[in-house]
Amino acid sequence: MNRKFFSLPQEKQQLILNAGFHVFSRNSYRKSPMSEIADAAGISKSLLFHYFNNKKELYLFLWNTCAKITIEEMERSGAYDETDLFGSMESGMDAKLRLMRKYPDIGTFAVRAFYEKDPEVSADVRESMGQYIAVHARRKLQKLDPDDFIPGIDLEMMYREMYWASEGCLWEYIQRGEMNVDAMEDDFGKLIDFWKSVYLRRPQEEVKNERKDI
Amino acid sequence: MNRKFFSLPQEKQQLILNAGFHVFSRNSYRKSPMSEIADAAGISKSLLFHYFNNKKELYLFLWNTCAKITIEEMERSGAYDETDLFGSMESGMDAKLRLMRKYPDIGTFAVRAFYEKDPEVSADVRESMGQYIAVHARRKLQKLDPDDFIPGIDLEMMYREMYWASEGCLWEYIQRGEMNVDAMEDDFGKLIDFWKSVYLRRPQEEVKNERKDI
DNA sequence: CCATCTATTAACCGCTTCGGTCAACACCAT
DNA sequence: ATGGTGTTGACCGAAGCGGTTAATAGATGG
Repeated sequence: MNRKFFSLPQEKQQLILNAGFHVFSRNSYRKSPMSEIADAAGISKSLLFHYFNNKKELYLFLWNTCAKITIEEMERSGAYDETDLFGSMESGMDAKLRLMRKYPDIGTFAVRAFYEKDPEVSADVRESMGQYIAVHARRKLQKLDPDDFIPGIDLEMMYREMYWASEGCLWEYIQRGEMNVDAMEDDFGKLIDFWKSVYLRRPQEEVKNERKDI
Repeated sequence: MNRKFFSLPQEKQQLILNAGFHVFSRNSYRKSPMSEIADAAGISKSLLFHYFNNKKELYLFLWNTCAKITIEEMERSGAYDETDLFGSMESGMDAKLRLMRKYPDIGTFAVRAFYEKDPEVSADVRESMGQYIAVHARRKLQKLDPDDFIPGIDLEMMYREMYWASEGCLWEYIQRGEMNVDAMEDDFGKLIDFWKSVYLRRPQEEVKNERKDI
């Protein structure tokens, strides 16, 4: 298997992981050549096959590693512990950005692997996805207190809207190719501030508008 | 060149265009085989080469067609003529969705072609992009009247936020693979309604909160 | 200085796939 | 029959694929 891979210095491991994430995130499984991954990692194809017996093994290893470190990072950030919506959103973003700084293509890779249809790997991906989903699902829709927000707002729609906007912002960076995490962090920060300024009930309204709109 | 292609019945032309958009939107130029496109169009590879002399010619033809029909549709929808923000947004969406119903993968194709790096085509893409951009740039940031919106809102941020959210919503559909335009239309409609309900100044505030927050 | 071990690679293998060609077939109107 | 038109399967040389292997270079240790 890949015992030899683990005895590599951490930095070299990360280089290979990122090369894999990069290539597999831009092409389908079948159209992601091992040679291209080796090149991206700056090693020979033979050496890559020395670490991983075959393409499938590398792919599934990347998938499991992706799940593992994402979960770790998420839990470490305490994104699930926060009680306030924007607070948990901020620490969630923080975790995602920290992850992305280390593994720039991990997000795109995860999405692509999720939807991969090639029968050589899709079954295994689907199977080992169980736990990954299980943890992510803990991002339960938070119990939101309607009184915190401007009166009459559709909270579920607000939630979807915010999700889509961050996804769209991310997507823009991905398409551009250059993964400038600092600029992303700045944009996300502005987004959250904007949401706060718009969706949160403004103080002077607290008493005035009470119940008037229901 | 492709004189024979144009004498095809419209419906058959569209089938081939969509096959091209589909394959080229999911793989890079080099990794999009002509055979796959022919299969997707339900014709033989030989026939595809009968219509287009080579792969590059087909690709650039798709790119130019994509630009042409997008511009046409946008102008026909009158998205640029509207004066009201949400109105122009709605008709713009309408055009986009109408286009997407006819050519489901045209949007993804356009983005991918825009960022394509293969030297065999990138130069030509970049070159013929001039006019495409020129027209799209006419989507000038509309003169918005701050009095129409809730007081104190950051209008530019609002605009970016809305753009990202629609992009993110679209992205979700794309990733899922099935391009359900009806469901998309429904989602976009809800989004716009939500924005109206949240960003537009609410009637009872018009007098009450005047200038209090600046 | 030699023997041994480990990390690393170039060269190679058999097979598939690629872009593109070509000769032939089917169909239709002369 | 004749000739034009639309369409295809079979084919070509070249390139790319996943994977193997034999050999190289360098560190270690006696």
